[in-house]
Amino acid sequence: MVAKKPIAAANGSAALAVKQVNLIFRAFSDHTRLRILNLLSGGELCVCDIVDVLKLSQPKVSRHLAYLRRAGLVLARRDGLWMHYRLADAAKPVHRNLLQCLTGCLSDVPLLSRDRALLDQRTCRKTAVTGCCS
Amino acid sequence: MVAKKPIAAANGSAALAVKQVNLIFRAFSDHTRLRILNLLSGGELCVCDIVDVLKLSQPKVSRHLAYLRRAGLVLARRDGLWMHYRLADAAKPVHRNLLQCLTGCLSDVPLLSRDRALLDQRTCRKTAVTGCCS
DNA sequence: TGACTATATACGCTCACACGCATATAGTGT
DNA sequence: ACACTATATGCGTGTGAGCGTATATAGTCA
Repeated sequence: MVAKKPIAAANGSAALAVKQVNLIFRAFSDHTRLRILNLLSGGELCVCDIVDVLKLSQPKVSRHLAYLRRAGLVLARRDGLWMHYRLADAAKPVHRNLLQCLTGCLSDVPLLSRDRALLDQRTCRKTAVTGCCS
Repeated sequence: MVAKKPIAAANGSAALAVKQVNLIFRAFSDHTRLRILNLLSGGELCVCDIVDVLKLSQPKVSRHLAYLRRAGLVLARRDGLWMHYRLADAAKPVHRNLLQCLTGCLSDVPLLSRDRALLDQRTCRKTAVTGCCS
């Protein structure tokens, strides 16, 4: 894995380095990460939700979430046993623009639409006070 | 290199596959390709222009242009010895959105601004009828 | 304490890709 | 034909990413 190597910490303001821009684009250029970001665009989710909806292995999802976190695109919050992830606020125009893609531009990607539909159908989401997954 | 492997031909309409979306993002997630796309956002250029402005080796530029061409992001036109490249029209919202990034979102990336300034300073561009580079 | 659940990470593998260098291809002009 | 220029590509190499599997970590509950 990419372990502790910083990836490039999304430092708030300051001039945007090309490397950081590349990093954001790379985050969007992976099949799995795009699906995860797409789900998170609907709001905060815990890891098990994502695993369930996308039907992917837990380590795989967890690793991609770690990637996104280190890239500064998502934020994590612990709640007992569960880790909740949500999209980070867009600090830079590029970032903001790409987040718009998630809700707008990518609506014509069948797989992503299906993922979101599956998520909406789930009964055991954050509405259940006790936890996330069944 | 990636040789003749199709990369995924940007087929005009039809539903957008995640792979194609990834492909577009990948094109934007490389240092060199981002700089090339940035230059091309100002209009058609020949390879030697790009090599000159970016101070990169000709094979390197050529290979990245081939990548972009096979990804459907740029179009090539031969003119005698010179090959002119230009941005392809955006067929899909995602594509259109990313092209907007080139002209808008990325204006605060110093390296890219500098590249464009260097390009504008060049005397021997398409204004010279005979060719491109000195 | 120990069993259990949710999540994160280490290991080993494979593969894509970016690179430098050299060379091939295509077109021009003599 | 030849030399010359502009561009494309083949080859070998190093690096980094994504994967499955196994295991470690963190928190809960009895």
